[in-house]
Amino acid sequence: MLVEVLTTAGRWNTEQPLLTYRVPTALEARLRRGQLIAVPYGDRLDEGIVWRVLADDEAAISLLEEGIELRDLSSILDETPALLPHQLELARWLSEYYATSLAHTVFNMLTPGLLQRSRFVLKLSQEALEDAMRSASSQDASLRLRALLGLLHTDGSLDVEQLKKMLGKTKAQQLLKEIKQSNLIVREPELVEGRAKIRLRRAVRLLVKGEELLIWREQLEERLRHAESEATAGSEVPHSVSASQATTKASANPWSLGTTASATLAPPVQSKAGLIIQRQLAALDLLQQSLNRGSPWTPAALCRATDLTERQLRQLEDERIISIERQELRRDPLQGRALPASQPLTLTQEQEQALRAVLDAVREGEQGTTPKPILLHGVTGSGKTEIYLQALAAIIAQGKRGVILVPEIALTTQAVQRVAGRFPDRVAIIHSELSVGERYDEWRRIRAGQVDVVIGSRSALFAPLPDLGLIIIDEEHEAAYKQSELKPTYHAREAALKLGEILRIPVVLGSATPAVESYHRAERGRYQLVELKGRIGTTLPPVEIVDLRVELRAGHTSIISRRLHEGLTNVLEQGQQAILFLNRRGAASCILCRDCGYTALCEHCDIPLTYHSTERVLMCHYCGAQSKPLRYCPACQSAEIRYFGLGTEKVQRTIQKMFPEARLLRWDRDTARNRHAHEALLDRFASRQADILIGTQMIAKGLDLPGVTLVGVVSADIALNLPDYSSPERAFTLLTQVAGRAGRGSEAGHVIIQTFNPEHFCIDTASRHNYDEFYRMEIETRERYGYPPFRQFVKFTYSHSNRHRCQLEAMRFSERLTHWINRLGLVNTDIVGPAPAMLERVRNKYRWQMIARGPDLHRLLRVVDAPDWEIDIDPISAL
DNA sequence: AGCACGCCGACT
DNA sequence: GTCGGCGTGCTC
Repeated sequence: MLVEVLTTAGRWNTEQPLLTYRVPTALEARLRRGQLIAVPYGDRLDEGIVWRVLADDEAAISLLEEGIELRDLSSILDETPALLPHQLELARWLSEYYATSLAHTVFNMLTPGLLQRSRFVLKLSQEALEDAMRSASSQDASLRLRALLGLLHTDGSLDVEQLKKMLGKTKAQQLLKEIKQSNLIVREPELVEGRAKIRLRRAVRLLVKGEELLIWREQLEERLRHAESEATAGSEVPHSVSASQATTKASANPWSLGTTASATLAPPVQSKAGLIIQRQLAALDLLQQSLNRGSPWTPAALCRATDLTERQLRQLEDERIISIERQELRRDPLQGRALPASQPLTLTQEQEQALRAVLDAVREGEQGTTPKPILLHGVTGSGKTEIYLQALAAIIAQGKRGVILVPEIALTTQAVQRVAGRFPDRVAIIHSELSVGERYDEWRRIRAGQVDVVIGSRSALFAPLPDLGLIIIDEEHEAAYKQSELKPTYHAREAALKLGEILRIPVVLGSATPAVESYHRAERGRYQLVELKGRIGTTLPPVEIVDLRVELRAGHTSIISRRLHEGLTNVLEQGQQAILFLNRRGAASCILCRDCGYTALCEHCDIPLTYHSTERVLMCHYCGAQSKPLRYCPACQSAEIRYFGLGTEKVQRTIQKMFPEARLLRWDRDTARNRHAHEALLDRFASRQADILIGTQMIAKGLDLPGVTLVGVVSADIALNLPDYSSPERAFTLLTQVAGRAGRGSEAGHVIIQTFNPEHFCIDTASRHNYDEFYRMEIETRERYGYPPFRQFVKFTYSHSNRHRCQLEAMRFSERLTHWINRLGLVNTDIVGPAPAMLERVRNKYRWQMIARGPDLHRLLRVVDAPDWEIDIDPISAL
């Protein structure tokens, strides 16, 4: 039997991704696809994943003809596959679509820290051992001693890294060369465990239960009485101090002796032996109670709680009533979190219909047809989550399991708690802010089938959940679903759709503001469109637009307009809450006329120009075209044209000055660095310890804060004027989502948007909560300019420490691309750029990029040979 | 990636 | 002369 393997070292070898090994007969029966195995690779041991098991030896023959002799795989590292068959199939697609090697793709689908590290150790050779054995029986005392020393060291092995550290690189290398020639020491390859480890701790376990335990108790109580009578008979005077200590300890303990009648009714103990027995009985009580209360007792904690010494506790172990053993400790990301049980709510008619559509699709899949993905377009607050939960409950009842993907930020909030509360103990959470250990424990629970629902960020899609029956992507328009830093640069939505196709299960895409691309697909019939038009319990808040040009003309230069000031005053007077939102994404500052709202756009791309203060030029970060900075507004000749940038700190200072008594909370990347900080901020605001929350787009997503009656958008202009084709979509989404935060409670809410561009169609449509109209206008622009979804984009980025070499390579590469495009005869396909990247210098490296655009670029990608270039397929931004 | 091998500059 | 830099090639 043969096996095709992807190896970690072979990750970089794109030409020969799969290596073939022979399977030793002893392992044949145990071998499965997706298992992690150890294989010999060159002179070392490497980790691999089983891609395919080949029954016939035809492949072996053809490899032999090429002069390649097959080697045996070394061992199976983990019996349970790390990836399920459908995930391997997904990996194949990901690798092809996102132009990433198969091995790279597969290994990046595994939970972090799982992979083992390959290294070398030095050990005594077999020859040296045999020699030592011979000498051990020698007459010569010193020889025997040497033999003994040698044997003592057989277990200890020295790893080569350590040797290098101890001796320095060159000395070590020299020594290793000598070792190679010596026949006493051998250099052996081995694998060491990755960072993801099972956490063990000592735990006390009750070995007897029920009846048997009662019998033991009686025996101990009998012994206690016996000890007491002995003590009285011998007139032993007990240490009164220790006796009283025991009683205080026992009564201070929440699960004190009081639970069993015998202990409560027992008279104060007189003898020392009796005292110990009484404490042992208390220990048994605590252990029994912990049986139904989750976390087990460690010996140390139990001793502390009962005043026993470990020696005295071990007496119970000797009697085989308890055992002290190393137990697996689960690291639970939700530990200590209040998870209020959430009951299914009664659905509205709209919700009922949506749920039915999902379940019909499930049934369709069961009958062998691939169900259409469902685009669930529901306004903010229309109850999408409840539909997800009930759909999940329905498939769980059929013995299946489901995944809900949420954008990164939502993981710190209420959504997770709601899901976890609905399916207690049957939910796993996966996202990047968990520790490697927490993630590993969740991953293993998932793999073992201990959960029904996985909720997490995009990578949760790769959790090996058996019997997957439904995939839900909440807020499907979110950019967080696109991976761009690491290969493969996949979009979780696309990956989920593929998985749905492979497994014939429905994929539900939910959003109040679907991605333009998604809505387009729904229109063309690729998705089934399901709409929820009504909010539950409340209505959508009215949106008021404040024209900042008018404010300026009236002499009000503050960043807080009179209307917003008025609104905030009201909120504070009424003891309600407000959110002030400011978009500050990127360092980009756009050029804006403060009189007429004119923004400078690139004449080739219709994308806002960015001002570069160092070179004093306006530049298009899309095509690279440069122009002179403007001194007067081309539209109204005003000199009030300047670049525009604004921060949350500035807003905070201004508001504090306006309302000295108001309690402010700032929420952005500077004040909330990790998930605990996020939660703490949210808790503070939700519990009304602050009146006004000031933040960036982080606060726009999915928060359900009933106390908020006013949402102010300090400036919509930065969002509108990001120099990217997708900025209208992002602006619309953002404004709609932010507005959706208002008026979710009993008080009516309203929204104030400040802008220099009140006529902009994004602001206009968002203020009327009119997705449809926004979509019509945006899709037309996309079509006119050939932006996605009408053409595919691929971004190529090159980085180099030398700016000129970087630019030069970019130019040369763009010529090569153009050449390939022509040779392949690709129609309607071209290259935009090269241009410096949005952040031209990152970690002392210059970055240049270009965009290839065309109806389908995969033919191009197949011929592109650019190992030094980052290739991002369907980039989330053209910047 | 890791680790060989291999071919040129700055020091004991 | 040796030490040590990192360019190139290989791994079923």
